[in-house]
Amino acid sequence: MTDNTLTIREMCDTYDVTPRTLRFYESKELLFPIREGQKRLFTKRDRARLKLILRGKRFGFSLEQIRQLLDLYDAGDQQQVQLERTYELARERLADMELQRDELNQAIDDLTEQLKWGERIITPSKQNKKAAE
Amino acid sequence: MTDNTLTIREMCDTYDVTPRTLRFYESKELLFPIREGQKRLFTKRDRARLKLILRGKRFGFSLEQIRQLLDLYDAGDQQQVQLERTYELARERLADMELQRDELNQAIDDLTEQLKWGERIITPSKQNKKAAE
DNA sequence: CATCCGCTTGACGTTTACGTAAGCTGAACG
DNA sequence: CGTTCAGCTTACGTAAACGTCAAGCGGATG
Repeated sequence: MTDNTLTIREMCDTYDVTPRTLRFYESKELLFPIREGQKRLFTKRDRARLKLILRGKRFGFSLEQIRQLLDLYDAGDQQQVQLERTYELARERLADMELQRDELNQAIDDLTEQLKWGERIITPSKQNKKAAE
Repeated sequence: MTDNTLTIREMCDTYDVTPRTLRFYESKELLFPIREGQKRLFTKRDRARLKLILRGKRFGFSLEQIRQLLDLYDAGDQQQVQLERTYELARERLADMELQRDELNQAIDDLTEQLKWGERIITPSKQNKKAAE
């Protein structure tokens, strides 16, 4: 029981995912729970990987990209070249995200302006402004 | 011919989208090209809307969300009630966007940290860090 | 023993945003 | 006139990331 592995349900509760999701990730070779008979037991490694998966998703990586990153990460003592490649990818992604954030801020400002504009139309009781075009 | 409308192909070339995409957007009521016989003619309004659509997509909005925003942008001579409803939607969208921006910022910070971390592993020429755990 | 519980493996369903192919039409070209 | 070209409609296909059954299994419980 205290052997440091978690059942699928415990995983779900801990990380707020569904069983289906965990099985799906296993089928995609993102996780490798061991089997005790039929049942899956998720090790510490699986938990670490799941955390990375979930974070990766927040970053906007696809599961396939995440798998590749995990593989590289896993091969910790591999070629520097590959590691560098990994960080290169990550930096590209980061640049993307920053760009996206800036555009998003712009859009937020735009929309905020629109809303101010709209309130001037709405609040005066029943003013019609048909002549617009 | 210089009547200020574009054919579907001209639209595609100008905005780098496929005909399928434009027809799709029309079917989703994002664009309203006029018909000359069978053919679609895209007006200035359609072009403005398309620009907004493409921008919205870069922000990560769904087409449905974009449609709602577009409705807001040109809700001209509508009823107050509907207008208020529209602005309500817009404010919800805005809240969504701000949330999204915050999450994005969080992710950016996280990833930035990760990258710092990674550089310490990469840059020292061939240092193995197997003893980490 | 019957039943329930948690878990398992298929396998089909869902959504979004189009791609792609089939078959038709009207205008234009040689 | 035949063909090409651009465009049209209809409709099935696709990828990602799971959701949602259906059916079955081993263990615990009353």
